[in-house]
Formats: sequence, C-alpha cells, structure tokens
Amino acid sequence: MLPTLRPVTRAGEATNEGSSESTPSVAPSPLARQSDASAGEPARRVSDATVSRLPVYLQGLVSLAGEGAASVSSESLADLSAVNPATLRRDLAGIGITGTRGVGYDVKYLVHEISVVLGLNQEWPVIIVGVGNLGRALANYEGLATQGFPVQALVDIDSSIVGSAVAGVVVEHFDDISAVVAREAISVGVIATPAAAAQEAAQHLIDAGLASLLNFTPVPVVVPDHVQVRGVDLATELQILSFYQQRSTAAARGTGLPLGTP
Amino acid sequence: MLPTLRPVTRAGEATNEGSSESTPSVAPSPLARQSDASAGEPARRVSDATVSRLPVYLQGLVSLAGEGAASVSSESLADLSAVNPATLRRDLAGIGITGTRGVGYDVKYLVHEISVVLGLNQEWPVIIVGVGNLGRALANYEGLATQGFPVQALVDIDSSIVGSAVAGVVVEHFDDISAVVAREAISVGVIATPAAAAQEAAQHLIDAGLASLLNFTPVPVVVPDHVQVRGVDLATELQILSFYQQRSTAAARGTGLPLGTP
DNA sequence: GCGTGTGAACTCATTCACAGCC
DNA sequence: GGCTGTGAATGAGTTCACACGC
Repeated sequence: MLPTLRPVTRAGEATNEGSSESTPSVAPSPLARQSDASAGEPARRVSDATVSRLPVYLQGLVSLAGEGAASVSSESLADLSAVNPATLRRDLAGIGITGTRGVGYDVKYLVHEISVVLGLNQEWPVIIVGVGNLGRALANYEGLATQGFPVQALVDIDSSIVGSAVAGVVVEHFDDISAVVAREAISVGVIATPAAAAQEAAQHLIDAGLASLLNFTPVPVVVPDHVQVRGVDLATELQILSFYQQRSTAAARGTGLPLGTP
Repeated sequence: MLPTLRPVTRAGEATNEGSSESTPSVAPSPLARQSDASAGEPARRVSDATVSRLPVYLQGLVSLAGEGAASVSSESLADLSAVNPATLRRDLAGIGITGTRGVGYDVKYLVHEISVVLGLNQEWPVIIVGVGNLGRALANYEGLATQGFPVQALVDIDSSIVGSAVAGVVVEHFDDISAVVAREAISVGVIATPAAAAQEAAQHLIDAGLASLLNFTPVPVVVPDHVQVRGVDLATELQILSFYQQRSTAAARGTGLPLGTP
C-alpha cells in the first residue's frame, strides 16, 4: 500500500535566490504502478474534464460499496455524481474501464481501477508553505494523512515560528525548501502564504522540483507547462456565487427581464 | 498569516486614488444593476467560464490599483491572471466593458464594473449548516464578513450545541432553517456537515428558498436548475493533483529524462 | 428486456489574426 | 505605433440515439 519513502537525494544546498534554473533532480515518487490492465499500451490521453470527475465517481462508489451494492448502472452512478449517464460511460471507457451490457459496472472493480488511475494506492507527501492560521489548520487536519497525503514538512519565513512544532512537524525555514523537499521526498506543495507571497512560494516549490501545487490564495500563480496547480479560494467561490445570486434575484424582481424563458 | 484577502474595494468605499471616476455611493437599497449601463437592453448571457474568471481579474486589478496604475493593457492583466489576452478581452466585452484602443482599460472603472457585475456592492448574508470543526473555523474567519459575506446564522442538529454562541452568533436548530433563513434574509448557504448529511442539508436550504450553496463535503449535491452550487473539497483537489503527479512521474521514468525536453 | 459502448451532431470555449480606432 | 474589438478557425466536451452484447 504505502511504499517507503527513503531519502534518496540529499541536497545540502540552500538555494540562496541565486540559482536560476536549478536541478529538477528530485525524483521523489515511489513507484507508480500504471493501470495494471495491459502494460504495453500507449499512454491513454485522459481528458482534464474526465480527471476532475473521477474523484466524484469514486466518492459515490465508495458509498455504494458501503451499502453492499455489487454492481451499478451508469444511470445510478451518474445520478449520484450529478452528471449525464453518457458522460459517465465515456469517462470510464476513456480510462479503460468496461462494464457488462445489460448489467452495469462492478462496484469493487470500479473502486479499485479508479483508485489506481488517480494514484491513490500510494502516498504523496505534502509540504505546506506558510504556517499561519490556515497552514496550521491544514497541518492539523487528519483528513490529509488518512487520504494518503501526509503533511511531512512545514516552512515559513518568519524566524520566530521556525523551530517550533505544529502537528508533530518542526517548522523549517522557507529558504531551505529545496533541501526539505528532497529529504522528505515531497510530492505536493501547498501554498498557504499571504496572497502577495504566493508567486514566490510557487517559484521556489517548482525550483525544488515539485510539479503539483495546491494554491489557497486568491491570486493565480504562473507556472510552467509541466506543473499542475489547483486553486482553492473561499473568496473566489463566494464571488462567483454572488454573481448568480444577483442574477437570480434580479430576475425574481421581474424587471421586465424574463429569466427562464426558453 | 491567514490568506489575507484585502478588503476588496466594495463599491462605494472610496479608494482614494485619482478622483477621475465618480464612485457612486452605496445606494440605500443596493439595487442589483445589471452590468450594462444603458438600461432596457436584454440581459446579456455571461458565460460560466467568464464568470469564473472575473474574481481573478478583480484580484489582479485591485493589486494594480494599489500600485497606483491608472490603466492596464489586456496583455498585462492577462499575465497577472494567467489567461490568454484574447480571452480577457472577450470576457470584458461580454460584460459590456470597453477599453480604449491604443491605451488599454481604466483600472478604477474596471474594478468598479466587475464588482457591480459580481454583485459585490452589496452584502450577502450567509448561513452555515453544521457547526463542527470546519463550521466553527468558517464562522470565525473574518475574511467572510470583510468580503461582504457576513455569517449571520448557524444551525446544527446536535442539541448539545444548539444555544451556544460561536463567533457571536447563537447556534440554532437545524429544523428551524426556514425560519432562520427568512428572519436573517440569508442569501448563501454553506454546507459544513458530515458528507452523509450533505444532501439533506442542501434540500432544506433549497426548501428555505436559497439558490446559492457552497458545499464543503466531498459528495456532490443534486439541486434544481435554478440553484447554484460550488464545491470546495480538499480531498477532491488532492486526488486530481495525484493523477497528474502520477502521470508526470510515470512519464519521467519512462523517458529517463527530466520533464522539460527542448 | 436491459444497459453498455460509441458514431455523430451539437454546443461551447479558446485562440489566432487582423481590421479599426486612439 | 499600440492596443482594443471581433470574425473565423480550431478544438474540446457534452449529449443524443441507437446498434450490440448480455
């Protein structure tokens, strides 16, 4: 289940802002077993849209499995996942999963295959940059570790914090990011800094060799193509909701602007 | 070091910069004026994709305004927002915002217009369903109120919690949702319950008349067409990152080359 | 019969490229 | 000259509809 993380590359250098293009040498990951089906196939191109729905399917499937369901139809699972059944079938076909005509999909098989495709059969150690309120909350959130994303490093620029322990992890200095990432075989970088520092944090994480970032600030960070960033920002979400809320209330007011008239 | 979101200039709050624009003061009743200045036009259909980018633009603009910039080119703002310049221009044109050829867009005007379009010139009171760890953290997060989303109600099913105060708000019983929503003129419902209760919470919020939900659980909630739901789930985001992480490490191993190949 | 797998049509979004205006 | 505004091309994703296998 969990491959051991062994310090491989011991990078002692503290990138002092000077090293421009640094060594992307970090190859932290424990082995990633590709979808076990047939090995020799060319890499399937799974679309981003599909990938973003897989966790949703998985959620529903786990719930179904808990109820003892042995198989599901695309329609049932689609309902649970709030998507169109055809989309669900396309997605599954796209990752090489096949069902049985007239019957449906095998729940256990689906759970396993999706887990493998998502890479959930291994651990992805996480570093959190910025140990403020949010950073601390995340570090203390057990959900991370239980889902396979153990928080194994914390860094901050504030030297009055460095050295203290949060959730059993000692806070290290931001400047030592590269060394820390290498030492702990980190795979995912979480940006929990003030917004103004987000880009710099991202840059250092990338320089340290990371290719997966989770950004909690409201500012988008600019990254090279090979790096994936996901943003999670409360204010952004609320502002989007605000738009639709305003639109619907405006419509409800009935200001001569008919709303749902197709 | 919480994710400091600076007080987004609520329309009406004068950010004392140039006095060029006539910042209309907050009207007694904050009417939701549709984007477009010339009344009578049929409601523009702003695409979902555009709406989701507006908060990002706004973020960059507020930052630019803070630096004293008077105008921006689509290219500059697009860089800040990590989008294509043409997309930015299309988005702005779509909400009726026009720039000046050869010059760019007026920063203050843009900030104001986008704020109005998003509905940020008024407050949207929030109810939080589920006063556990997450619910409490959200209730205590000042960012919500300063961004125009004051938490004015908390409900839970656990009667041992009901009656206590969190962040100055008394927790009421889940069964009284409808009354609470009406009394406090709530606009946005936040689901911070355990995953298993998400759908029921959503249903009650919708029954109470809400059309904007923010779901912090990993399970998608099924809602009628007129209701907008945004999901914010850490596990989902991490699982998506996990996929790309796995893919990139697999690719790196396959080629034996570092990711960037010239 | 039932439900998957997929051709085909359709809708929507992104991006180029350039004409038009300052 | 610089930068906006937008037709047109490209591409991605969704959904219908139905043939095929159980």
